[in-house]
Amino acid sequence: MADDTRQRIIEAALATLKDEGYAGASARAIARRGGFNQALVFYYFGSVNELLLAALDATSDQRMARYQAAVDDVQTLPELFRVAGDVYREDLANGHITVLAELMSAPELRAEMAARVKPWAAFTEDALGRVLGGSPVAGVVPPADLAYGIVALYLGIELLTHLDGDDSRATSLFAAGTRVAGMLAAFLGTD
Amino acid sequence: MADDTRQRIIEAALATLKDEGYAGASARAIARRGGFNQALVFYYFGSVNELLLAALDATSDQRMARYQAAVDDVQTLPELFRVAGDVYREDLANGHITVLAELMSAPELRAEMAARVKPWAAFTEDALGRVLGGSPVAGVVPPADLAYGIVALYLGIELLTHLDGDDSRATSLFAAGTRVAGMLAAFLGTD
Amino acid sequence: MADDTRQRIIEAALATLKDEGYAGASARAIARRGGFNQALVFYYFGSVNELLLAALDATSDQRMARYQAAVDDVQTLPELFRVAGDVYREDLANGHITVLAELMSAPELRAEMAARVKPWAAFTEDALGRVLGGSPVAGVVPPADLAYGIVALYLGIELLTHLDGDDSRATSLFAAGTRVAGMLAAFLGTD
Amino acid sequence: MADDTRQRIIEAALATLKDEGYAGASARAIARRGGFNQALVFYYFGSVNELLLAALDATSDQRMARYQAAVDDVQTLPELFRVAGDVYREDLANGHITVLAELMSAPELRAEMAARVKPWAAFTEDALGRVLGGSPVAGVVPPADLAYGIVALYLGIELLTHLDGDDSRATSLFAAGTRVAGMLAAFLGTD
DNA sequence: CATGAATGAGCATTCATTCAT
DNA sequence: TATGAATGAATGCTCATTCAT
Repeated sequence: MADDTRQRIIEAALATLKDEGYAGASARAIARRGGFNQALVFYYFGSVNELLLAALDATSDQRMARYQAAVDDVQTLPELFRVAGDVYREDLANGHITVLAELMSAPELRAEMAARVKPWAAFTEDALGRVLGGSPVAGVVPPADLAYGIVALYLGIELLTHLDGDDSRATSLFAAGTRVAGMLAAFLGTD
Repeated sequence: MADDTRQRIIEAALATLKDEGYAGASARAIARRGGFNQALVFYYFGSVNELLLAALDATSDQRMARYQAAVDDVQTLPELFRVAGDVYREDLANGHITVLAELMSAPELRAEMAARVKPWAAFTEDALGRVLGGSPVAGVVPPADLAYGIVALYLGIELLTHLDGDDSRATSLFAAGTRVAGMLAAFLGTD
Repeated sequence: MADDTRQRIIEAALATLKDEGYAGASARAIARRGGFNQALVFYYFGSVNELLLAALDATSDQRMARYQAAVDDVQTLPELFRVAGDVYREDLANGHITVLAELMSAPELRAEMAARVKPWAAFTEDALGRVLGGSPVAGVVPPADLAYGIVALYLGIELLTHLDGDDSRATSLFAAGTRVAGMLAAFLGTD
Repeated sequence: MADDTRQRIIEAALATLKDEGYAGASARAIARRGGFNQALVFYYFGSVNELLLAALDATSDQRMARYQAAVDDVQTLPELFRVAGDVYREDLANGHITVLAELMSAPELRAEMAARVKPWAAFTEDALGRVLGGSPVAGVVPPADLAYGIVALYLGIELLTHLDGDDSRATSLFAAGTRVAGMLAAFLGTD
C-alpha cells in the first residue's frame, strides 16, 4: 500500500513534469494531478526535488532496461542505428527524455543530474564498442567522445521536437543515419 | 538613459538566467543582481517572460552576427568544422546557449522559442549548403535534416557541458569532427 | 478548529469591508485585522472575492432569518412599516447593508451580487403581498415594482446614512412612512 | 489647451469609473483609456482622488442644470414625477449616478461626498416645496425627510439597475409613481 | 505643458515545508 | 499511513506618486 502510494506520486510527478515543466512541478500541482494530499510528497520523499529525482530514476531504470534488451543481440552498426531509432521514438512519445531535459535545466539539481547522465554515456559507449569492435573508426573518433556526442544528440533532438511537437524531422534524421551507417559498414567491410 | 537601463536589465536577466535557470530568473532575483528596482522590469518589458525573450533576442542577434562573420569566407567542410567549433566554444563560455536551453524548458514559452530556433536551423542549412555544394552527401542526408541534427547536437552538448562545467569533451568531439570532415573531403576530392 | 478559523476570517472580512470599503478589503488588511496569516484567506476561500461573498452570505442568512421572524406575524401595513423600520435600524447599526452596498460597487462581482439581491426582492414582495392582500393598491402599483422600490430605498438610505454617520433622518423617514401607512390603511378600511 | 487636457482627463476618469468602478479607476487605467500620460493626472489634479471628485463635480454641475431646466416650469405633482422620471432615465443611461454611487463606496471620500450630496437633497426639497405648496402632505411627511427619501431612492435604483443592466423595472416604477401622484393630486384637489 | 523614468509599497496568489493529529 | 491546518517567504504585477527634463 505504501508502495502503491509512492508509485502514484511518482506517476503524478512525471505527468506534471512533462506538461508543466520543472518550474510548474510544485508539490501542489503534482498532488492536484494525482488526487492526493500534497503533504504526502514530503512524507514519502522529503522534498519536491527529491521526488522529482526519484521519478526520473524510476523511468530511467525502465528505459535503460528497454535499451539493454533492444541492443543486446545487435551485431552491426546499421542494425544498432535502426534499433536505437525505434526505442528513441518511444522515448520521445512517452516523454522520458523530456523529464531528463527538464531536470537538467534546474541549477540546484546539477550535481545529481550529472551523476544520472553518466550511465547513459557508459551504456552508449558500450553498445558502440560492441558494434565497432576492432574497426578503424575508433582510431579516428575516440569512442567516449562519440558516445558523448550521441547522448548530446538525443537530448538536443528531444528539446527540438518538444518545441513544436513534431517528430518527423527526428524520424527522418534517424533514417538518414541508418543509411550512412550502412554505407560506412559496407565501406569498412564489416556488415 | 532609458536605453542604458534597458541594457542593464537585459544583462542582469542574462546573468541570472545562466546562474539560476529559468525557474530562478524572477523579477526580484534579476533586479537584485542588477542593483535596480524590480518594478523596472515591468516598466520596460511588461512581464518577466517578455524580458527573458528580449534578452535572448539581444544575445542571439550578436551571436548570429558572429557566426555569419566566421563562416562567411569558409569554403571547405573541415574549415567549417574548425571555425564552427571555435565560435561554439565561445558560446559555451559566455553562456549564450545556456540561455537558449533554459528558455526552451519553459512550457509557456514554447511557441516563442520555436520561432527563435528556426533562424539557427536555416543558418546552419545555408552554411552546409555552401560547403557541401554539389557533393553526393546531400543525396544521402537531406541538408535540412543534417542542419536539424547539428542544431540538436549544439543544444545537447550545451546541456551536457553545463552539467559538469567541463568542455574538454566537447572540444575533443569537435576536433574529431574536424578530422572526419577532412577524411570525408579527401575521399570526395573536394578539399 | 477549521470552522473556528473560517469564522474568524469571515468576521475580519466583514469588519474590514465596513471600515475600509471594497477597495480596502485586501487579504492583507483582513488578515491584519483578524490577527491571522493572510495565506489562510486563500487556504479557506480560494480568493479574496470568494471570501467577501462568503462573508456577505453569512450575514445575509442571519439578517434574512431576523426579517422573517420579525415579519412573520405582522398583519397590517402600518405594523409592517414599524417592524421593518426597527429591523432596518439594526441593519444600519451593524453594517449589514454597508457590506451589501460595498460589494455592489465592484464590477467584477456584479453577476454574483445580482443573484444575491434577488432573494431580498422576493422576500419584500412576499411580505407586501401578505399585508396588502386584496387591497386596490396592487392594482395601482405592481407589487414587484413596489418591492423593487423598497429594496432600492433600503440601499439608498444606507448609502446616505453611511456618508454622514447619522441615522436620525432615516428614523424620521420611517416614522413618516408608518404614519402614511396608517392613513392609507384607514382610508382603505383595512386596519 | 490646458482646459482641453483637463477635459480629456475628466472624461477618461468618468468612463473608467463607470466601467471599472472605484477600485479600478487608477491613474494608469484612466490614462490608458484617455491615451495620455498618467503623470498628467497628478500635474492637473494633484491626486487620483481629487481627479475623481473633480470629474464628479463636472457631471454633477451639468446634471443639476439639466434638472433645474426640466423642473423649472413644472406646477403639479404628477408632472414633476413624469419630468423627473425622464431625466432620471437619462442619468441611468449616461452613468452619472453610477459615478456618484461608486465614489460613495470609498471610505476616504466620505466627507467630500457628503458635501456633494447635500445640494441634491436641497434641490429635491425645493422642487417638492414648489409643487406641494400648502398641501397637507407637508404636514404628514416633513419635506426634508421626503427629499432625503427620494434621493435615497434614486441612488438605490441606480445600484439595482446597474447590477443587471436592465432599467425596465425602474421605468415601470416611475410610471407607477406618476399614477399615484395623479391620484393623490386628484384627491387633494390640486391638479 | 508634458513626458518618461523611477521608486517603494502594496496587491492577489502560490510556494515548500512543518506539525499535530 | 495519511491528512488538514498553518506559516513565512516568495512569486508576478500594479499602485500612487515624484521628479528631472
